[in-house]
Amino acid sequence: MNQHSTLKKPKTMTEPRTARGKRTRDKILQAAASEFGSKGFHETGITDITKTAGVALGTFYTYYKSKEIVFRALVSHMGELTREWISTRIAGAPDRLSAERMGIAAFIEFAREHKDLYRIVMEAQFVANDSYVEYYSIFAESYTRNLADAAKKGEIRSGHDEERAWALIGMSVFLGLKYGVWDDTRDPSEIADAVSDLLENGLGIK
Amino acid sequence: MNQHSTLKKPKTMTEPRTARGKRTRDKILQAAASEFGSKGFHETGITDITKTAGVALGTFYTYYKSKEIVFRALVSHMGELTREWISTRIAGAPDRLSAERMGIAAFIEFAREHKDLYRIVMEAQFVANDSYVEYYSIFAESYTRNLADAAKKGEIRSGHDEERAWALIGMSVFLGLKYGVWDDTRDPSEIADAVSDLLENGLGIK
DNA sequence: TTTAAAGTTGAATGTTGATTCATGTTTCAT
DNA sequence: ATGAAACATGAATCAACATTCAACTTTAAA
Repeated sequence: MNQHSTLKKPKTMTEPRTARGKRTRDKILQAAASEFGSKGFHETGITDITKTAGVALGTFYTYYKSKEIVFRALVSHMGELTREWISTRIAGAPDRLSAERMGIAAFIEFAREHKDLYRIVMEAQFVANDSYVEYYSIFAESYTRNLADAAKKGEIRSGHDEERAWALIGMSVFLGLKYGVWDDTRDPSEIADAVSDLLENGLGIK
Repeated sequence: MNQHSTLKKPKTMTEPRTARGKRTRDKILQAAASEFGSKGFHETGITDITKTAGVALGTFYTYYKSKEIVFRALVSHMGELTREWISTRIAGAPDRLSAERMGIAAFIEFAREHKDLYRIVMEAQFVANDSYVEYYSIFAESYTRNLADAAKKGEIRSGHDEERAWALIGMSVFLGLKYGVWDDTRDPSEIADAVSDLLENGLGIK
């Protein structure tokens, strides 16, 4: 049974087919971002989302098969947002070391401006781990490539690109957490300066 | 009402008063660590814990007022474990840079040997954020102090101790996640070597 | 040995919240 | 203008648990 999809089933939950539909789905996604971001996945009820979106409870299920699925949609949506945020902000960097400094500042600013989104990504580790792994793996791959390229250009010493990429990502994530989310009294570029000195010269004397 | 504590109330939930009691509370804590560690906070039921511990459901509440409270107990218990693990492993370091290398390796090994515990700490961010903040803040404080001391001894360039501490912690945490939890095919000391070169000399040429 | 305190038990309670669905409304291609 | 497909609605369903509690057993101090 259900061999061929000529049946009226709930269909494969495709795109909205109407302007109104798109608008509604969007309101729901926005609301979900806001609710998940402020209260977290488990504290957020579907009714919280629909109330914020201004639609009825059942409408949620017209667009998303489950609570977890909106969450996943959000995470990948935010992967794009983050990448865009960072890349536009380091676009003008003259070399890799400047790019690192700008990247760190951008990360902290992102965390600060989007505390909610930042939280969603982190919580993905426990709600949709594969999305989380993907999120950072994509980052790490492109980071690794950038380091390799910079080494080829002679801007940095070469080697250990992947390990360095993960180390640098971890750095940024934690700096974003500490100086973006937990404590936003500091100037992000100050932090970036402090840390980029470490990246340029290491901890060693001279 | 309940002005003075001469009443028989459930008392203030103090220590077990009996050898048997201590044993039981311990079995419960162990079981909780194992269950929370493998399934996470929300997927774990109190019955999972008591089943694993080999006690009746109600017994749980003799020792812990709520699910969240065992979780918190676990997090702070593990703060101690982690600190001990790291500090015994960097104890013999001749200087700060070696200590950093050993610390990174130790962190990765810790993550690998205690994947469960590692997960609990991270999940604390969403279950008991204040415990999480405390966990890393304690780390950061002692790290900051160590860096300052090392600078005083002339082992590293001085300055930006706090920012550096958070950056280094983030590094370790992510390396632990990547090369400890997600991918344990690599040799931790190899990773540590790769990254400690970065710490010693930075990315810069020369 | 006695017995009050400590510990153990698991059925019962009560709430919460995700998901379903039958019915009503709106859209838009014709 | 019209009707079939899309969309919207929210009351009802249903299962999952956290927590409580009254009855029972074990411990250990005197």
